[in-house]
This record gives sequence, structure tokens and C-alpha cells, in this order.
Amino acid sequence: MVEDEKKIAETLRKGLTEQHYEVDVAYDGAIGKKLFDANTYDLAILDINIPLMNGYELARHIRSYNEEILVIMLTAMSATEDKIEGFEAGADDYIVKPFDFQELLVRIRALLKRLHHQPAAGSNILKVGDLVMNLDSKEVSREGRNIPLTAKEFQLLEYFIRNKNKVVSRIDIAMNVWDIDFDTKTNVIDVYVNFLRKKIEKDFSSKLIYTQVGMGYVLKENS
Amino acid sequence: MVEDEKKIAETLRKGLTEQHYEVDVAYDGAIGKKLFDANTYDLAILDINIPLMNGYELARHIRSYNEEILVIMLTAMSATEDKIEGFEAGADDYIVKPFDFQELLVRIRALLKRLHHQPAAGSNILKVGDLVMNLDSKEVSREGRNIPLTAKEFQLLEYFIRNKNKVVSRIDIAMNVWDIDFDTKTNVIDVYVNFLRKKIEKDFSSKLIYTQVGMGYVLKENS
DNA sequence: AAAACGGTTTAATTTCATTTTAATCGGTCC
DNA sequence: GGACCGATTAAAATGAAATTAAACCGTTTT
Repeated sequence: MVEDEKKIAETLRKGLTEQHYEVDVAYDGAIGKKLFDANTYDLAILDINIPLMNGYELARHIRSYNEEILVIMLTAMSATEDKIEGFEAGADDYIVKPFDFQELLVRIRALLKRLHHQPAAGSNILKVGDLVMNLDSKEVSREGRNIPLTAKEFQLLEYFIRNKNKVVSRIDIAMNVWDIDFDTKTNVIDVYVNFLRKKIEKDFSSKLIYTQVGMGYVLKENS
Repeated sequence: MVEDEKKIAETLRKGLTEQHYEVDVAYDGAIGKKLFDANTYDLAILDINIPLMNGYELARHIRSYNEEILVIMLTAMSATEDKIEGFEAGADDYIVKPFDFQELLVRIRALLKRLHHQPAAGSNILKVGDLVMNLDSKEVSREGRNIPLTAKEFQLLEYFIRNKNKVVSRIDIAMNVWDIDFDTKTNVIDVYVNFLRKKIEKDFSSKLIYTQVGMGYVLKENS
């Protein structure tokens, strides 16, 4: 939850915790972004008018990184244009203040029931074919064989997996895995893709990372 | 859509049809139930106070039959208890009348994007006849057969598809696909149209790209 | 404090696909 | 026939990606 009005934030945090949800709270967009980048969440509750980075931008950042995460906008702005902008930024719901806590609760439940839960409930595991990534233990394996990755390699592979079957451009990767906005002259990404390929493809039968010249890279299972 | 106020029903039906949604309308709950039992829908829009079977019951009926179908409650009842009952009956969203049609639209889109994990209206797949272009995976296929395209070929085809049935001049193409403003002496466009024709027409039964001498090119389905 | 180390980034080189140019061919309209 | 317009082809130019080595940087070890 990203909410700068501490009183509201505290009330919601308390209410949600009582309902056995685990909640992290940030009071500004920059901290919210950092929390999001460092953790794996199911759902985000975002105020729009918050310091440093507004809710729309934050929603867009979240969406560009992961389509699955649910986003609820929570704001005093009730105009239709604001709602539209919220949904266009990727929100799943938009609630206007003041609101009843019970309503927030049922709306959260309605969204969560649509969330595709990963197999092996509770444990954070991502899979593509025979490639398995454990987000808790940070272990990666293929055909059961363990593959040690460095931090950056792991982040890059995680980004690929979360966007499997989708061509991601170098700019997408630069923004989401590194924190560079625009830097034509670096080739870190190419180098790291090369590192990854050596580790997750070289001693195995099938390819995983394909390059689309002039477009970017895709991680996919076959052909 | 189940809505007994015919004026509202008609307005919404028209608006949604314009957005290329296919809509069936019932004016009471009993007919609504019969329609659901006989068809396969993606989403239901339900008024609550409707004759013969109210919206809550109908929502429960739909839910008991199919968890996947998305349900939006559309009603004048704005009390939190009503909303809670709506969500408990299985609704995915609850909109209070009067509301802005645009808001309904973005809420529908927000829900549909969660469905099937894949496309709905306003999504990332473009089609013309049996030609399918996936903007995420950057894959293009005809008759189910995959057709690899280079970046420029892909951009050019995308431009044609987005302007289907419209004659686009070489200048239009030059400005939108290449970034050249005016350059009489290059024939890149002709060459690329030729590349495209070889890939997307040569081994298939019907033409797609037609030349309008002195005007430009059109992409269209038949004749 | 210096050295060693693992990880990350930069830079330079090689390789190769894509893009563009340019020349030729074929048909159509005066 | 000649001029015009587009289609087609091959060759040349360009630029993107892979690969390698070396520099850099922060942390830990000596």
C-alpha cells in the first residue's frame, strides 16, 4: 500500500492485517517503487496524489514489470477522466474516497479470487518448461540440475520469465532490471544475456532465449 | 446484459456494440437465466432490481454454473451492505447508477484483461482474415502457419493492418514506418512491399496487398 | 592498508542478418 | 516507340548482436 495520509494508511493496514493479509506500507511513491522492486506482491493499493512519484506512474511501472499483480487505485479524485487514466495506467479497480472499509475488503477479495495462483501454493516458484526458479531460495534449476546465478543474472532471468512469450526490448530490460532510462552506448544487457545463455542453455538440449533482431529478446519454450 | 429499464439497456447495448462487443439483452431475470443456460458468455452486466429473478440470485446462479464468467452489478443501490451482498453473490465489480458510460467501458476492459489470461477488445492481437499478428510475441501467422518477419517487415505490415481497406500512399508509409519526410529517389518501400508479398502471399491462396497505381497500396481481405 | 576475489560494466572485435541502393525487367498509356 | 510506373533481383552498405578480454568496484581477507 502506498498512501501518504498516515492516518488512513494506519487504519487500512490494521484492518487488513486483522483479515490476515500481509501488508507493507510506503508513504511516498519512491519508497513504494523500491518496495515493489525488492519484493513479490499479489496486490497493490495506490493513492494517486503521493509525493515523489504519483500513483499513475507507479501503476505503469508495476504493469511494465508484471501483468499479474493486481492494482487498486484509492483516491479522492472522482472525475471520470481520472478513473479512465487510472484504468489506462493498468489499474484493476478504482475506489473513490471516502469509502467504507468493508467495500475495500470485498473488492480486494473479488480481485484476488481471479489471481492465478502458482502451483505449490505458498511457495514462490516460477516455471517455464523444465526451468524452475525459486524466488525464496533464489535457486534456479533445469532438468533438476541446479544452476547458480549471480544477483543480476537472477533478476534478468526473472524478468524474462515474468514476460515469457513476449518480446522485451532492451529499453524495457534497461528500465526494469537495471535502473537506467536511456543510455544508447552501454551493452551490459547483451553481455548478460550471453552470461545467461551460457548457464541455462549451453549444457541443455533446447534453447530458451531467442533474439528478435531489431526488437529485443523473448524467453519461450519451443520453436 | 440484464436490465429492465429499456432506455438504459438500449443506450448501453448501442455503446458496447460500437466498441465491437457482442451483446445480448434480457429485460428480466428469467429470460436472463435462460440466455445464460443456452449460451457461452465472457461477461454479464446485471441490474439488481429486475422482474422475476433479482440480480443477486442470477449472479449466484451464474457462479454456481461457471466461475470464469465475469459479473458486473449495475444498480442504483449505493449502500455498502448492497455492495457487499453483490460481491458475496459472486460479482467482480459493482457500479452505482448514475454512472458514466466511459467508466463502465474501462471497468469492462480491466476485467476482461484478466480473463483467459489473454486478449479481449483493445488487446495486442491484430487480425485481417486469416492473418494474425501478435504484438507481444511479435509473431505473425496465416492459416495457423507461422511466418517469421524482420523488424521493418513487421512494422510495415502492422501499419497496413492498422489501415486496412484504406489506400496508403508511399509518403504515408515513408513518414510512419521509416522516418523520412520526402525522398523521391528511394524505392525501399517498393522493395519491402515485395518482401512482404513473398512472405505472406506467395504460399497462400488469396492476395492481401493490392497496388493502386499512382496512389499507393491497400491491405484488404478479398477482391 | 594492501591484496584478492566475485561480480559487474566497458570496450573492442568478429560475425552475421537486415536494410538500402541500384540496375534490370515488364507492362501500360499516350 | 518512348516514357512512366511498379516489380523484381542481386549486390553493397549498414547496423545489430555475439563474443571476448580487460577494467572497474565494493567487499572480504590477509
